[in-house]
Amino acid sequence: MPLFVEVALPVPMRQTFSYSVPESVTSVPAQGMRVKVPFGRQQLIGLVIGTSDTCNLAPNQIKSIIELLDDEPLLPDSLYKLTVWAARYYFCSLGQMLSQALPVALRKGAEVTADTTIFWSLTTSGNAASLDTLKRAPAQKKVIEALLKTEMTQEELTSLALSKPAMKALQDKGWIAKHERTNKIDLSWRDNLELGEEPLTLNPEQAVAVATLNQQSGYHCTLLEGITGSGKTEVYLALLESVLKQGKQALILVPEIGLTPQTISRFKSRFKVKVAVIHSGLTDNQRLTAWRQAKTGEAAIIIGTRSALFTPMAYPGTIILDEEHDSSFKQQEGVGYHARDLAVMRGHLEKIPVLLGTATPSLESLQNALSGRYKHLELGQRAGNAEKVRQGIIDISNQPLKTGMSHALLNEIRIHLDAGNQVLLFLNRRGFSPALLCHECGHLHECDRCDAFFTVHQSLGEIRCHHCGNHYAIPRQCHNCGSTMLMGQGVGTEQLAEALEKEFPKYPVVRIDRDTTSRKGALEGHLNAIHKGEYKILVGTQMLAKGHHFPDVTLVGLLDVDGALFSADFRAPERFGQLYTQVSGRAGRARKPGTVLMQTHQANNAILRELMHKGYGEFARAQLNERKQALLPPAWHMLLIRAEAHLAIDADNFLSQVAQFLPQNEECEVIGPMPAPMDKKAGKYRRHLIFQTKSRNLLQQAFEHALPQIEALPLAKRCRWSLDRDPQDLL
DNA sequence: AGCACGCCGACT
DNA sequence: GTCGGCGTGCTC
Repeated sequence: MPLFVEVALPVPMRQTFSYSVPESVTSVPAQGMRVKVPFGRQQLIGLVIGTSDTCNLAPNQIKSIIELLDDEPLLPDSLYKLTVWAARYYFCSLGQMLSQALPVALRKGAEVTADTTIFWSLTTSGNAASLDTLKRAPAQKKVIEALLKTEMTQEELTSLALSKPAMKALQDKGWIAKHERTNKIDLSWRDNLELGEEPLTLNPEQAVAVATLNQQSGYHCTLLEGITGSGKTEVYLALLESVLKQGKQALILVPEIGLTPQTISRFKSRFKVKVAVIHSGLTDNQRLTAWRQAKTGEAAIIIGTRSALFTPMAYPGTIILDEEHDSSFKQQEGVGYHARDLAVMRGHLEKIPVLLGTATPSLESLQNALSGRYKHLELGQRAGNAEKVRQGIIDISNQPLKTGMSHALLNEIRIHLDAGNQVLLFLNRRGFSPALLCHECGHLHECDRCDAFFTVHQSLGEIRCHHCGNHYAIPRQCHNCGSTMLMGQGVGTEQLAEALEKEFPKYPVVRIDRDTTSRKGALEGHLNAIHKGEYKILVGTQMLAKGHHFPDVTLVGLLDVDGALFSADFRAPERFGQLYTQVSGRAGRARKPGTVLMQTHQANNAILRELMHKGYGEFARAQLNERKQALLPPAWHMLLIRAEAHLAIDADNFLSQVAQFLPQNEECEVIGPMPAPMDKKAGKYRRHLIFQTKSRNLLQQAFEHALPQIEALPLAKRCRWSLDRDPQDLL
């Protein structure tokens, strides 16, 4: 028995803690097991990362572990290694990363019990009892009669609609009893895979892709670039079939918004295997069950969002990441890991192939595909014969606009509506107006805690800051001059929807944005109504573009292209290109020709022209070149150091000191400190420092060297700071 | 990250 | 007079 254990705890400190092993602990602690330990005035659950017989700490500084929670490591070796690697890569605490990798129930200390089912049966006295005594208790009689033939599971009893109080009464009498039984782990799918439906016939392109994928063994990463409607899912299914036939499991990662019942049912109906779906609606215990089924190999297919990446597999076969360009794969809060990058690393460690699929590859993946690090497969044909979309730019310079819409757009909307089709309009500003303007003095009402204007929400009767949530009733007088002539400046989704209702009273309008979908299930409800044709005009923000198919939409209008194009964020053009391509692919799929129109003041903008005429592929390659010129990711590697303080000078000084620990030469660049694009947020001042290097390794080495010195800075305690490796946006 | 200790403003 | 605001310090 080791005398001491080294424990990683879910705290942001980048260190581990030593504890002694008391005699009360009888099983041997080992790497990867959970322990409950005292920590300050609280108790925490951590993971053992090592054991030893010595410890350099003074005996009075050491506490004992309270409890050893597992008798075997929770994570398979490869996943443990992945987590350790990720903690190092993202410069975060090992304990935080490890706790991210576990389902919440296990973080809280739940037991990893085997899958059990509860059975009810008659006891001896229940068997002996006469049914006649239950004449006045028909509900109880029913229960007894049901159980006379055979014991039953809880579910079976519930489905017979038997009364719960009756069962309780019988249990109290000692006539019936419940007992738990461990379920046998059913691995029959590994030897005998049954299909639920016949695969579709693959077109030549799909067949080539599938054949190429099936040739691979061991680690490989493939980028599957298939335009919308080219049948990527069918390729996934064909790959799955061969993986499952080998008795191996598949992990499928999808974007947050993409985990719809339709997606899941495609996988479920093709194969007669257990599919573990890990979505946000599950309780902690349901997630644990899914996790366990994956770990034992019972679930052949595991589908989930970002965090499902850490699901263990007994028989790992492949990882498929759909819509790999989607930004929801990067975690924004806390440890900012990227599930796509970690999936590739996991493939390495598990020695299994990784497939990244998308119609619009991220520049990161495109670079890897072009350089030969990834295999590049392309699907360019649309399955079926959907016609190509009509694309157009509406130049709105010097044009009169009606609630943000030009005459040309309004006419086009009318034509499509009168033809009985649906129209989809994008505007990336929710609310009624993005600012409240005083007509007399020109004062714009600004959030007192942020560097941003208040958005007017007419229906709520309030002004609201979209950056910190701060809100007030709409003021009646200007805060600057007292005038009552206040008006909304600019157009948001709320106002747009209202204007469209007035303009086209015959056609019902629906608005889809964070305000109208915050209630659980609200988005689903709206989407169903759209599919039924209850709405003709669809108004929404970006969230309406992702992964939804609207077969009757024949016109898509993008109202604020300029805003999307000219952002402080270096990824804005890439994101716009992806959005544009996704919506273009979505217009007019049901044999109806689709039209996509963009309103802009920059009708001759090179980026827009390139996208329209050459398509995403060329556009993305040109963007990649620009990033190379500008030494931006993915050509160079980026670490963003954020600092936040009540006094701007504290954050500035701290980052200046950080900068001094970082090398600066032709392969390492330090930019800043500079104000964050949103300088003041929630009452604090925010500053950025960017560290960029030519190679990944250089960044790792240099920052690992600097980090202990940074942590030792006195100012490091006076301001809140965080690290974001491979940042997704600079806001 | 939590949690407690500690020192200054508006309330019964 | 106290309740409670969050600044600061500590956690094997």
